[in-house]
Amino acid sequence: MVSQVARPQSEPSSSASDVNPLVRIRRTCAHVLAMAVTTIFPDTKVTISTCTDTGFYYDFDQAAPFTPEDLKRIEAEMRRIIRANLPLVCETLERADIRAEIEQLNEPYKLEILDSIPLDQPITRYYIGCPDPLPANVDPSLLNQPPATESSSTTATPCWWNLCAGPHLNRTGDLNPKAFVLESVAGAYWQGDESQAQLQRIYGTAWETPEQLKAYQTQQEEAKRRDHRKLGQALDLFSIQDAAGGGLVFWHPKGSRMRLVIEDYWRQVHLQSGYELLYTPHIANSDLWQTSGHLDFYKESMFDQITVETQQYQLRPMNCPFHVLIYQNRLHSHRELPIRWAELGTVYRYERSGTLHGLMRVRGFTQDDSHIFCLPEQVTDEVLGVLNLTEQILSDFGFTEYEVNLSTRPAKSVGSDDIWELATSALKKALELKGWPYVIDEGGGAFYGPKIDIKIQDAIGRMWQCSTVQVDFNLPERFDMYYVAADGSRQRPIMIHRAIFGSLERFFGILVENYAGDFPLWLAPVQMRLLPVSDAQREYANQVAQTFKQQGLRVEVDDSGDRLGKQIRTAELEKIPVVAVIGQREVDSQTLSIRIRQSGDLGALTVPEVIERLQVAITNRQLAI
RNA sequence: GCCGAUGUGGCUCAACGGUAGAGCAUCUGAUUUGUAAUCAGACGGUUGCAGGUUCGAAUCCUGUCAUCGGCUCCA
Repeated sequence: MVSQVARPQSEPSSSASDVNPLVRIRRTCAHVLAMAVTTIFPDTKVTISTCTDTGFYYDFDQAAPFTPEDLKRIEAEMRRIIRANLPLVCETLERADIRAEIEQLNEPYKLEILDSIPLDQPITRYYIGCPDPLPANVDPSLLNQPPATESSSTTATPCWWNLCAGPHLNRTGDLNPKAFVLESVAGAYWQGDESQAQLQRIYGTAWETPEQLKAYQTQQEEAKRRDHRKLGQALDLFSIQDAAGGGLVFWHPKGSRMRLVIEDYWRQVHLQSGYELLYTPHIANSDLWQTSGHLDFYKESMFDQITVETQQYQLRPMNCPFHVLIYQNRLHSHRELPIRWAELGTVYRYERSGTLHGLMRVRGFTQDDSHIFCLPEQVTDEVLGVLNLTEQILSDFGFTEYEVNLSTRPAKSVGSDDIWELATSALKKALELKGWPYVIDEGGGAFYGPKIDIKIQDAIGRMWQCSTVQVDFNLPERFDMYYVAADGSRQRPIMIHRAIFGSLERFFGILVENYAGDFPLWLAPVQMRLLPVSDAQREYANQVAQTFKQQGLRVEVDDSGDRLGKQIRTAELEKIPVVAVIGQREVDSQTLSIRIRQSGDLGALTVPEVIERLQVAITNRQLAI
């Protein structure tokens, strides 16, 4: 597709994102939005827009908030602008000229935008509609475009502009008026900085075709259907209670049963993988947090201290110092290293009220935390071991697609150049040995060391940050940790932090959304429910349930007295993977009529046959039975 | 914390200045049932909390707590 719009000569040849027609569509749609807003609300100051994966947003400075009704009006005006089929005209400008023009217009945001454009970049502005007079460097052939439709010819020639690198569509009519929609209004800070003015951000989504828009909306509904907060309520898994406070999670019996399965699995795998398990307190003397540095660099995330007699105590926001204390409790030889200690450690962090979000962002949560103390030459192997364990655990939960980031030394950091180089290259080497592609986040590491972050992809393609491996040069120094080397000297160990689930709460939330509440048999809180057709079969059903329970299976009997149809409906709504109907026929033949939620009727099976099938599905962590 | 929206029985929602209702769930009774809702009755709410305006407040105002959509931050 060749653009007929005048373009600055120095504009870089189209990058991948510019070739994407969706980017042009969204950028143009955002400009049409801004034009519509300034038409309806002339006092509004337009700031800056950004394309997202699904659409765009534009930030406006306006005193009165936009209402949902305003959005409808703005949308209607946008459709009018699209119908008018106005050209998008690009003009290349001299910095001084546009500066003077903006100053005269009293547009402080535009001025800041102008000043933020690097000096070696061209300044371009895009008009919607034809400016009069036409700028000298604009191709006059644009004016030969078909005239605007009659609906727009009644008003004076509409014209709007903003600074923009482009590129755009040629004409507003190239937008499909049925393939975009304004979604919501939200507060956003100018320059993304809390200390700056708060603007109103209008979000929209825009696509090439109405079908694409529909597909996107279907995906949104699917995400809504899977929302762990709704499913957590509907399936009676957990709650967050007003009476207790925000961000504090109550695990109900069914959620607890699942968590127990997850924790048991986690402990077993760790013990098999050369880890020792720890339990440590949830609170400790503030001096410890002074030594660790948390009171200096992490204070804003910590709850206030608690006075205990004459001392100050601190609820823990992290587990690390406790593991260090155990290390410090006696002398360690180089022969003991690596030491791998893991704990399901509950921590408490002060999160601002507006940031809390279901299980994904809470104030009290349990990390599957581990600290590895090792020799410098062991770092690669240890990190590789962590990556292998991470893959094993995540894939057992059904997550096999990852996105890996390696974050390197930030501007402010502790530790020598040598040690940063050693650790960073050890992380790289481990990733290469693992064969995982990764993206380097330059300067994105913690101040105390480089790190690897792993995101997992869920069933509908969303990415979630869970696992992290971090090298730490800070705590060993602060706590003056050492081991006795082969020559009898005292040497500093390397400390590696890692978590695989990240937090049990968040991971559980991700599991709920990934499976949409249809958990694989090994995780399901109730694996099978026995449904007696009438009261006469209840006692038999109880006996059968007992047999299953003795095999460690989570089986229960529906004792509601409801009719079979209702019992099945109830079990389906509770997403119980297997139900077994027990009527007189089954009692007489000593069988169960099995109905699988995912795949339908299985017919009559004997109790040992059912146990066998369930056990196989559980052992293999199969989704289907 | 900031911007906006929202808080009504266990759940999903009605009532929007004039006596707080429905369905589901729960309980009781009848029915003894064969693969997604048997029938009937009953119980259940100082409308998140605290103030205020009004003859009268779920409804209007103020504060507060929480939730939702974002910002910022993050496991």
